[in-house]
Amino acid sequence: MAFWLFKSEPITFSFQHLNSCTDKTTGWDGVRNYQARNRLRDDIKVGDKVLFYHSNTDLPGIAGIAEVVEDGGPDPTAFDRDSQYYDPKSQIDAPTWYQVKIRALRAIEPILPLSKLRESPALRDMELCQRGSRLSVQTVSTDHWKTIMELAGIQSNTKG
DNA sequence: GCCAACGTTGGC
DNA sequence: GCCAACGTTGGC
Repeated sequence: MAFWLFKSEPITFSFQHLNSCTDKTTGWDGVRNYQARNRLRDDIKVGDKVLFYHSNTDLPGIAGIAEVVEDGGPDPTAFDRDSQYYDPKSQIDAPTWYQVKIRALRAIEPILPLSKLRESPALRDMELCQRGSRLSVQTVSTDHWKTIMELAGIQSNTKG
């Protein structure tokens, strides 16, 4: 079981959007970066836990916790001519882009802001806290996860 | 709005 | 394969 951090712009898709999906579940589609793609395709597995991060907004930070409910598979939006994520290079029998499916577990309210994460010495080497950290699918160590659960006031085990 | 950091593109 | 130009990300 591993931990991850997924970024999303809340104006596009917030944790509250995820919570209102059927079964609180959605395909994490639209990722168009090869390093992130590799993680979705190869590394992220059912049962892994995800920090849902709001980026490019007034108060960037961690807005909720989700779990992976389906391993990596083809991203259907890449095949959809009407989607903004359509990519004609991606073939059904040789997909370029992948998604996993996640389900919301619980919101973090109020949001745990990036500024608070930066104040924590234990999180200094977290990927999110590095300069120029733009990857939308990031790794989270067990220690960083525990620290974040404490900062969020959540009982620290893996139940969410 | 600014701008640093990073990824992608494309000429050569 | 190099690398300059360009586009995007995303905090501030």
